[in-house]
Amino acid sequence: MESTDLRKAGLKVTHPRMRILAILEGLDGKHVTAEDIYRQLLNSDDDIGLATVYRVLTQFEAAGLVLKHNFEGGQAVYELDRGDHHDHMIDVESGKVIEFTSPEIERLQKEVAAKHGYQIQDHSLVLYVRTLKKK
Amino acid sequence: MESTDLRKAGLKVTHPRMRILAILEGLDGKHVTAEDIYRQLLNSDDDIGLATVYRVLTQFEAAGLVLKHNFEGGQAVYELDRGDHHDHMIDVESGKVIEFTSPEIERLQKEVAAKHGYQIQDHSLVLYVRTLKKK
DNA sequence: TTGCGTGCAAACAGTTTGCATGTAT
DNA sequence: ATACATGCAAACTGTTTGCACGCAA
Repeated sequence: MESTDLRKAGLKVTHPRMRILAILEGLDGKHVTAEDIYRQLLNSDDDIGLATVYRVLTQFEAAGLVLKHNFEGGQAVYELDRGDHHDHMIDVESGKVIEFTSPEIERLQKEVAAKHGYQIQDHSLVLYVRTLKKK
Repeated sequence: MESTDLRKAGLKVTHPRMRILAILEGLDGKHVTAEDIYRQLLNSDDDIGLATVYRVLTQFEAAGLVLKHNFEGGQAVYELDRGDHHDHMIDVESGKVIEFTSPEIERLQKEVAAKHGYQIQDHSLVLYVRTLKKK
């Protein structure tokens, strides 16, 4: 049950937080902006302010419930953190976001960092792609 | 000579553009924000507006003279494009930016994209790292 | 001389914050 | 009862734009 997730995160179980969490769970894998969520809430007649959406998303991120990405272009996007790490590929023509994983790339990243005397704390890999056509 | 680069880019050779290009060339590899450049100009008594700095950087980017990166946190950073492609590692403790290249990672990226029916147009790889300490 | 470039201030977008009120525990 | 949450509007940050003037070609 969702309210458990909230309590575990040390957050009071409030209407806005439940609704926002529900919306995030209903996305299965898609990414949304704060405003996307805000609009969805308006549509379902929930009277929740945009500021609250931002505050809740920030708390969820801090609690490890959601991931925030800063792809190109102003708006940040959010997705539920299902624990399965993945990177992103963005179709520059359609804006579609494809998730992928590559253990080999991960391994090489660690290797490169180590070569410079560092350990990786986090990383961001985004491929901007277009559909493959032979000319 | 720098004015040649500007002309080649189809840009009139003006004082602001020359000064900004000179500053970028003087960085050797460091990254700067628009405001960094603006402040440097003020220090050298150049009366160039921040808006102009942004406009010039945008033009330089379009002309392929500079690269713009959106690392975490509001500000975009710029660097001269020396043609040598590289990725970035950011020391989260010091803020230091380290450049690196990994042909293997590049190859794997292409491979992953192809597997999904795409070709890469651009990509962004940033490792957020901390210095390696055994505990 | 003429069209591109510039400075300035105002506009803008996304996000954050202060404050008075509301509510989960 | 009390500390934490919320809605609203105002503030803020980084960046862009409109406009009258200025300058490279």
